[in-house]
Amino acid sequence: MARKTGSHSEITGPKIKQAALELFARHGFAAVTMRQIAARVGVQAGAIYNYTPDKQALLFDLLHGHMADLLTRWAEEQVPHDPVAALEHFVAFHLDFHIQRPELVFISYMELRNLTEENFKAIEEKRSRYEKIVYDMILKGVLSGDFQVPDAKITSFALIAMLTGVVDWFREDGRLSSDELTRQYCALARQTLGVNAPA
Amino acid sequence: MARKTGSHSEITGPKIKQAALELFARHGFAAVTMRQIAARVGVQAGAIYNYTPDKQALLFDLLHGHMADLLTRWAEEQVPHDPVAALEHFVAFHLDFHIQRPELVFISYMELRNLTEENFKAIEEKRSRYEKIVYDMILKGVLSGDFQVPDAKITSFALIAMLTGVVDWFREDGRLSSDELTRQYCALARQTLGVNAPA
DNA sequence: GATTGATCTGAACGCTGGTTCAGTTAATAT
DNA sequence: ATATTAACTGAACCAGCGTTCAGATCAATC
Repeated sequence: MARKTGSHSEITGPKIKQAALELFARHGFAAVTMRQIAARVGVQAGAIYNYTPDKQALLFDLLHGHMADLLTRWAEEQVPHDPVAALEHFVAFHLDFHIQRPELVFISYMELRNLTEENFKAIEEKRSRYEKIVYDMILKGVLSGDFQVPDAKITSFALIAMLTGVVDWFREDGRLSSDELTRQYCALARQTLGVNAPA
Repeated sequence: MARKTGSHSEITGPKIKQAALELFARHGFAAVTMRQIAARVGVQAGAIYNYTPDKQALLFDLLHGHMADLLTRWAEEQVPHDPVAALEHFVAFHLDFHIQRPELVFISYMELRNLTEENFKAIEEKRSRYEKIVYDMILKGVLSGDFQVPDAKITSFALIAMLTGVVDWFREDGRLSSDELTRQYCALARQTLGVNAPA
């Protein structure tokens, strides 16, 4: 065997993923060509096929990696037992994770329909797992009396939408720091969940 | 002149728009071909060009019509002066309008990047107008002391995201009626806006 | 310095895309 | 009947698509 140290494969592979991510996010999966991705990496289109079986796999790997990452990270978090503290912990985690990867968040919502049915199901399964985490968290707070909401399921959807929507407008160099953002959304989430609401 | 009564143009035109809408929503603008649209209408691809100059215009007309419709409808509403009543009126309006046209809502968010720069700006301008309406409504309630929020701008984004996110899961034939949905979200919105919150 | 094999090029393949247009069809008006 | 013309067909144009592959390249090994 030859070409181990200094091999390009450990460089070109990630570069392809990164280029695909940026282009998919900007123009959409279907509108991006393999030649555009290759050009951004500084390589010919054929070379991409040393790293991925086809264009579909390129998309799936990005989405699947993103969801797997999300679940893994959350599993590593030390979540407080108190429902209100847990909520704030979740808000901080969710915001932090998502604003650090706006492009992945974008295509994870956008490009689901460009996945084959099999690949789609794999992503959906992970997404459901995450939604269930939020639902369970809210339900726990409702049962303990810390939260007052009209409907735990709806509220879980509303909370996720509200938080994830941040990537549409938040910019690291904007008028708001990410710390400030988290503080604001913690307060907003408490209100939405009816913490301290009149019985 | 001939061909006035019984002309197909008044039928084929709308059918093309409808077919394009459904296909764009399902597969994405870039993934849909003019031949697919034509087939759904029962016509050859070339015939579409009697009704639209090109594929881009087909998309723009859908998005622009949607936003124009949204603004026109809201302008026709009789909005109460009381901030809390106005909020509930807005929640009901926004939910009703959006769950009646899930496909348009979907592509209006999704396909913005497939617009030319000029067309994009036209849509963005209308979107900003709508966001300003919400912002002004919240600000008014904050100033009157009816609402308690960490930040009026952020809250306006959060409220819109929370409400619009409904189209991702709401189904007319689901466990929740649209009336019930509105009631739940009115309650949720009141909490989010800090109505009756401790000073 | 010859060998090896991972990495990449460059050209080609078959196919499909948006768009055009000369010609056909058929509903109205005269 | 005939003339008129909106509406549509069907075929073609060519650029560009994803993908393949024989051969070139070259760093690591012996």
